[in-house]
Amino acid sequence: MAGVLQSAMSADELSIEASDIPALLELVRETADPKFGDYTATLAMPLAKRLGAKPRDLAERLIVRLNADTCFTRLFDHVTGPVGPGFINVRVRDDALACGVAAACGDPRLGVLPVAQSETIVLDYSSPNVAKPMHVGHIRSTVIGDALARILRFRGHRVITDNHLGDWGTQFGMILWGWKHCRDEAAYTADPTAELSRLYRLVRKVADAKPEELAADPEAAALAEAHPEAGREVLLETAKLHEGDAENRRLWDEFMPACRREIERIYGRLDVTFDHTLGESFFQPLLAGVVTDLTAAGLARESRGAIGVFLDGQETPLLIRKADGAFLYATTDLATLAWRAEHWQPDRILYVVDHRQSQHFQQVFTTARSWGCRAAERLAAMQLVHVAFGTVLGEDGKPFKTRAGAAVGLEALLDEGVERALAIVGEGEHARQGMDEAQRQEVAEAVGIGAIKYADLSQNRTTDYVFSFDKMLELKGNTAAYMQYAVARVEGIAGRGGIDREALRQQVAADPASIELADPRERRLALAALRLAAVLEDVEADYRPNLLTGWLFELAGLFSSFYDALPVLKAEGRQRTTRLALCDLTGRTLRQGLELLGIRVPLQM
RNA sequence: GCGCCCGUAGCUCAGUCGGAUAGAGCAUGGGAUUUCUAAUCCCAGGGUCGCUGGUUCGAGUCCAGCCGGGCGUACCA
Repeated sequence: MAGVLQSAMSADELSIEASDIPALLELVRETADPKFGDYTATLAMPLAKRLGAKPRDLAERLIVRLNADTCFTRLFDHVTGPVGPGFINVRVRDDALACGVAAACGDPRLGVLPVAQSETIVLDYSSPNVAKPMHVGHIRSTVIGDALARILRFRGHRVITDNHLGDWGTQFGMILWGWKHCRDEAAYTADPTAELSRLYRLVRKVADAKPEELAADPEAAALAEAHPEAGREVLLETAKLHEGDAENRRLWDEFMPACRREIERIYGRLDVTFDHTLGESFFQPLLAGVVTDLTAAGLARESRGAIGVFLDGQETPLLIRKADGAFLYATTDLATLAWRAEHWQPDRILYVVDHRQSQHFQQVFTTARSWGCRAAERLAAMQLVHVAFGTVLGEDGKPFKTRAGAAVGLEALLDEGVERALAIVGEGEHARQGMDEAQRQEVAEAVGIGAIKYADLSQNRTTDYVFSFDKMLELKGNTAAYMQYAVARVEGIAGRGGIDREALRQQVAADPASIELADPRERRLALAALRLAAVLEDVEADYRPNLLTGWLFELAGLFSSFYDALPVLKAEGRQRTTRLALCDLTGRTLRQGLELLGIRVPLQM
């Protein structure tokens, strides 16, 4: 709808200004206050300045043209005149809005057209370290990345998701060292990943040898005393693995399946899937070639025993080989980048990674672009984006830890969320819904895990935020539960009224005149429901899912007010049809929006 | 030192490219259920947008300086 307004404006604009119409059209937006109409254009002011005219006069001239344009008048009410310094406020015609509602009702995609230019987009997110249990720090990348993948796909792009597992780094050296020095066979047999993560946590302390940590952990302290060279030995184990040492390789082969089953289990609960899980180990055979290539190209050179890429304007080099011969994650990232360019030929690669790595990616991207590898041409044309997000902080403003100092396990968080939801599902009002145990459990999973995801997605991804268990598991206010509840109410109406929703959609789509938006609450709801396409476009432009959550919350809020004030099933004639259509459209739209965020939507709550 | 990011209500945060009276949620106080799910709705209080200056019809938003905080900064990822 906004799009049509824009084309109307642009047709007019052409006679006044030539080239920079797109920028001017950006100055059309929704109004801040409904009393100013539905949309407002602020382009008269800057344009007038450039032309040396009075803003209000220019706005007046534009308005005359708009009112004379049939394309415009078919969709918008007659514009009376400029407001204030030169605002042009327009209001969508009620019959045009009704047509929009009817069209969306009859469309499985809710009126969202696929993008004109579909692109191949590789999305790199989650990427946990298999040696460590997943914790709250992994939520953001996983949840944001998954939501972006779903949204870009829905928009019509070819999306390839790849979970770049950390399965080849120093952490594995720690596990190997721990396995050889202090393993608990029985514990390993009973629960392999639990034992491996115990070893990881223990050996990390031993290797780091920080006095305050050792003081708090007698076992680690004893080991550190017995093995003063532990730190060096861990690196040696890592190096041996990389060099193809038979025993370390055998252990790695043995540990990996269990590690991967463990993370798959968590992804299962989160409804997160990947097209590929090519971990760091997959690219390991290519690493030596990266170093040779970059050195031969003159980009990388030896320095202090290591090999690094020295870039203009960068204080420090991007190291791609350590003095001891081992490769670093920059090496893997470069190899991965080139491999993806060659095999998937993407138009874009998005990395959903903590903002603390922005410098790293900047260096990797710059290096990749000037690298004359086989995929050089592709690489040069590719858009490489670090979709950075803020750190999750504790109340002390430092990266989040529990009181005991350990990272909060992801699974424990999920369990807690489901438990809290379960307590509410069982309360008063809901008993009458007659849900059985299995249904209650299902609703609790959707609500509890939805709350956790939503807490992350609704936050502007670029800023750090203070982790609050209570806030994240909140089930009222601006949370997933609020939207889920609104959908459940729609389902309730449809069920209680015995509504054939498919028939309703067809009827409305075939006869838009059956929609009459008489009440302002109906009108506002309709206007909001039709914004899905525009919102998704904005989400893609800046990779910001919080724009979607913000709009969903607004839509659900408008629906709740509508629901509270206006009876649906008891209405009659066109009024009933209109309200039923609005319920159906809102319910479907909210459901679609939540699903694009990876949040489940139960039929009842 | 250098680079990047942040500072908005008691708390947690939105605020698009500079637009009209700076918004939500939580918390606090008041009200609403013979009527489709009260996980709801309606109303109220609450602000030096870190500070100072600049740009202009208009600045939370852009520019400069300052104060405060975070992160990164050579062989972890």
